[in-house]
Amino acid sequence: MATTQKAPDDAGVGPKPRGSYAKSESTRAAILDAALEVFAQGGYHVGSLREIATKVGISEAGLLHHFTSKARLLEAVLARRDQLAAQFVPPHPGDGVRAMSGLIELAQYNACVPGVTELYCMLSAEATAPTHPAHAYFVRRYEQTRATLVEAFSNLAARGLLRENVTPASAARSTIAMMDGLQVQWLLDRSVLDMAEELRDHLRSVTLVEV
Amino acid sequence: MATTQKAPDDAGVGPKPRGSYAKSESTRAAILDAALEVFAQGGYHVGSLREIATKVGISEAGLLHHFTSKARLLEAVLARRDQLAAQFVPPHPGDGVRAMSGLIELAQYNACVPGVTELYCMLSAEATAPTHPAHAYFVRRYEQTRATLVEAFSNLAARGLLRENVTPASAARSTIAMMDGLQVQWLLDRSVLDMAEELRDHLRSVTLVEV
DNA sequence: GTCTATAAATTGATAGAC
DNA sequence: GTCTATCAATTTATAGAC
Repeated sequence: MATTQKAPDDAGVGPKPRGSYAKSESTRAAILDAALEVFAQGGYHVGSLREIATKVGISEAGLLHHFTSKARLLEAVLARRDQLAAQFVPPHPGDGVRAMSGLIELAQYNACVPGVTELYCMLSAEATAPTHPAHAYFVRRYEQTRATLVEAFSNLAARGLLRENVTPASAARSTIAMMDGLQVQWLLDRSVLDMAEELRDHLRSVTLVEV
Repeated sequence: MATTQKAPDDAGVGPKPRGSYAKSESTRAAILDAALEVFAQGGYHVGSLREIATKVGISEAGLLHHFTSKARLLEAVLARRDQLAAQFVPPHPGDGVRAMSGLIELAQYNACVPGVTELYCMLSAEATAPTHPAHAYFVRRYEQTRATLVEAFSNLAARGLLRENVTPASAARSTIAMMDGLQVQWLLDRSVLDMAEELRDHLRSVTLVEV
């Protein structure tokens, strides 16, 4: 966050950003916020640029000045959120136990931001279609997530903390599936289950870690 | 299937259906087939009546003669598939072990009809939005499915076939979540996992049944 | 950087002839 | 039951003024 404006050919010593840069950056941020909110309810195809622009308080043309197309806007929304997710479970978790805690914290966080959770749940289903603008992104993202979790569970395996008949690969697949599936049920009826609690149960059935 | 035409005020003795009825019925079936296919790729909102009508070989107006609106058409598609799903796991499974086998068979069947699987995966995510025409349907459907599985797992519990720290309710929730989540990963990359095999693993980690 | 105006396409649905 | 013709609304995106 903060002032992340990029001053070209300026080694970061410029004390005051040129007005236009600062304005542009804050507008972009506002657009991303609104886009996330709009895409989250109804999905990518239903959410319209008009709705997003209105929410920000600018025109559609004004919006498209910052993001050249709707698909690009979606990409930006997704990329921005990935940054945040990595704070819970880093791409290369050295400590498997710590990674388990991170997963639970992520589930707890997701329950606090239903909008983001809805966005991802809906988009990962939409993006199942090969023609969807975010298809490649989600295929890659799931590969990466699986790789990250395989690393975490491998660490546990090396410490004898994986239950028998459970491999790092199978644990990674099933854990991701569980998180995704819990979201659907939770989004349809939030009183029916506690995502973090349910994930904890799953991790206990797969590992010997006290989560 | 077969000739299910309803003959009003006719106690079912009419041996031959009036031509118009038979035609209407077969057209409806063709529309439902096409609709499932179209909705399956891209979801409900992206699929258009035009595309469905073209696939059937009739005009949009002709299509809307049979289903008065797009939302009604979707309802019909969903209702028709539920009939089929009940053949794998009946609403009131007396035998819990048999229900487990039914679940695995259902997963195997799903892998054989990717179109239907895509449809449900995408729609259950879309329908998360309260404004979606199928929202109420999916809320109800998940309630019913959970109730059915609670019955099945309760039967297992009574026979001492549930692992410790597993309740019928928690097993029902986690099993549904696992099936849903596996579908997402499988649809994004079908070589990455075997849904039935993965489900089998899960059921083994929850019950003592040889599945 | 933001606007107005507009293009160009697609959508779900209706009216009325046959 | 099916068609043609048409409507009214929305959509993303562009052009060009300020």
